[in-house]
Amino acid sequence: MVGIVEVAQRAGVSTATVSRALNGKSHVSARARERVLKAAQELGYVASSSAYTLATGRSKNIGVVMPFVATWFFSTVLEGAVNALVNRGYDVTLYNLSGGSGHRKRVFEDLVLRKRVDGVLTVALKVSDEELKRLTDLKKPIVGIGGPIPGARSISIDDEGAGRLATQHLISLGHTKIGMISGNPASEMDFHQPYLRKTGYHEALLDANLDFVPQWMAEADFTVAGGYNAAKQMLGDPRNAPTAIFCASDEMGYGAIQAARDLGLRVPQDISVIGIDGHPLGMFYGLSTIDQKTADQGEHGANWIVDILESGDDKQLANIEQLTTWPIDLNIRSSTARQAKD
Amino acid sequence: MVGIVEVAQRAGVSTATVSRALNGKSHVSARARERVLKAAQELGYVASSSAYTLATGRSKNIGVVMPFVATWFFSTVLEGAVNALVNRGYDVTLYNLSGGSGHRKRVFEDLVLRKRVDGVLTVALKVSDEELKRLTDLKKPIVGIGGPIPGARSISIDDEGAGRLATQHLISLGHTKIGMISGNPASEMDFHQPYLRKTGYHEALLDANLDFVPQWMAEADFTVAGGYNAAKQMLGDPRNAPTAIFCASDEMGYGAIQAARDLGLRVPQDISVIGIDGHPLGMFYGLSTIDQKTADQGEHGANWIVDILESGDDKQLANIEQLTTWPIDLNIRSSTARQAKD
DNA sequence: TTCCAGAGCTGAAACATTTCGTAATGGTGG
DNA sequence: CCACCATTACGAAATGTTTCAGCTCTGGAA
Repeated sequence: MVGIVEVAQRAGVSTATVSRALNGKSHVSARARERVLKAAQELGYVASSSAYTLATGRSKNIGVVMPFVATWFFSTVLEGAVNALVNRGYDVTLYNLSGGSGHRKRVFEDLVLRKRVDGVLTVALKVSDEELKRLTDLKKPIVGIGGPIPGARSISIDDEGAGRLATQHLISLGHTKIGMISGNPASEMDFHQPYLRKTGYHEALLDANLDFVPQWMAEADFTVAGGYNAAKQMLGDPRNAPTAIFCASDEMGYGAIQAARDLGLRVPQDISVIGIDGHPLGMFYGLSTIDQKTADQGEHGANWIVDILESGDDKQLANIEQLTTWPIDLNIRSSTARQAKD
Repeated sequence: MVGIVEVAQRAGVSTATVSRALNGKSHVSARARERVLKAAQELGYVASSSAYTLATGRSKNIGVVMPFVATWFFSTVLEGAVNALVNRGYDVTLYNLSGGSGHRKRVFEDLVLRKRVDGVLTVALKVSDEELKRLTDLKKPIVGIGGPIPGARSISIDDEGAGRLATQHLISLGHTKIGMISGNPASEMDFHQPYLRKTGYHEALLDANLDFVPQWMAEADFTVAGGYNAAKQMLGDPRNAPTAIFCASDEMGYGAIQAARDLGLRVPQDISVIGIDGHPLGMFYGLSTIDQKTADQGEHGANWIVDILESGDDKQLANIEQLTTWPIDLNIRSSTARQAKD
């Protein structure tokens, strides 16, 4: 196995010089650097990451912790984060919490702590007090996406504002009978989104002097099927159906559109539907939505961590509570329109 | 920072004994073990993974390389693999290739090689000769899922058999005019699936003495929208439309169902649709499918690697070409039925 | 000419573990 | 009671880097 000493021998310098030359530090003559580079190239030398980590205390590795992986929101955030981190020379170690009970404890107690990561990115994670303590004890930068980590940096959209905006869009089209299919707090992916988006909906109704009708508020589990069932229930009663529905996720929006069609209602002539997410199928269904650009959030969170690590400013390393509100786009497609008649 | 020496001091033994006690090796008395465990517990000691790796040459870390992350197939395989690996005490480092051109080279040249991983799991990855050489040069176990890696172990469904089975299912229902929406080799996720599934379709037609009609064969990019467009084209001509369509992915199947509905055709009375995948929305759409249980494949591949690593048998470590054919389930739902009339 | 600053380079320490060779211990059979 | 063996424990080497402290050398200022 070819190590730094072989390179040093071949280049005729010491290992210290090899190290400095390869890491681009100064105090190396151009001639020596060139010979080192050549020798390393010829031998196919790549530094051992474990030795590097042991010597420097830095691993060039970021841990990403998320409750699920195989879901649109999580996989897109992950992809954004991974791409950003690779571009900056960092690896990603993925910790998924969906694999049973012991799993979660294991991740927090063993894995994250093994001095394996330089920083931690959490995604839509609600941490217990003990877990939070373990995380902050690491004394490493933490960034939470899609939900705040107490005492750490976070990135999140303004869920309340998003709920208000979606509802206002429907109001601006002349709708007065507006229902909502909210996220279900029981579905583990929650944070405060279900609550906050609902609050925004309420506020918008209030501002427009519209009454809140309990039958027009349903909860579902963020899935297409959940949205379908809730919408069918809500739209099924011909005497008392809303003319527009705001869904707290795009997938529930697809379900709602399908339910409307199955009930013989035309979208958007008879019923308007708007979602939140920016899911790629939205274009296919023509679903109006509030795009929260998840991949960008992942990318930004990842870059944020690396910026902190490479700032050279030790004060930066301390975790401070700081929330970045991620901008959202109102993306209007064909599922929302002025009412044909009322 | 608390290291092994602090634990040794507190327990009144040497670091060597601490190491053996904590790693469950023998040659430690019950009394000493107990004291070590207690001391480690009290100090909150967790071994440094980099020092462990440096000393042993093992990293307890598996690299997972995939061309995409934010796609159903990949994210489910990943989730299965990650869960299995955590259960066996392994970390997962994720290498995603979707982030631009330099990216891919970087991953193969730098990251995978840094002695950072004990094994590599590739998912639906077509590797160039040079990349293959880099991988095999690692002398570490490699398992490929969803497409064979030459000279290594692989897990894959029998794509040809799956294509045949899906088509035979339609034939058995009495259909004689059967179209196919095949995967598009240009979409990067390909392996030989597009080709193989198509071959199975041809074979089944041949066996049943049915003619192959070129207009009933379309290619799309595995997405819902792609399936929609292809199906609309295929079903749109009333003089010459098939009564059943086999789609090479469930998502294209959803598109096909939607296209049929938009054309005023009833599923399954007028048109039957079957897919391949086992996508969770299938239940919602009532899509008959061939379930390839992706999470199980990921789990199996992950366990396979760990089995090899922990077999203690050095011969096992050598990569050998070996293909495991993953079983598939024919999952019949409401989108396929005997034709109402012909 | 002398002195000094700084560049270039080196040897060795430090990082935190595992494991090898060896020593001590304790029990058992002759 | 001794020799012997198995078990237990220890000291030290080994793993492959980075980096600190220190050395030499060069060029320019005094």
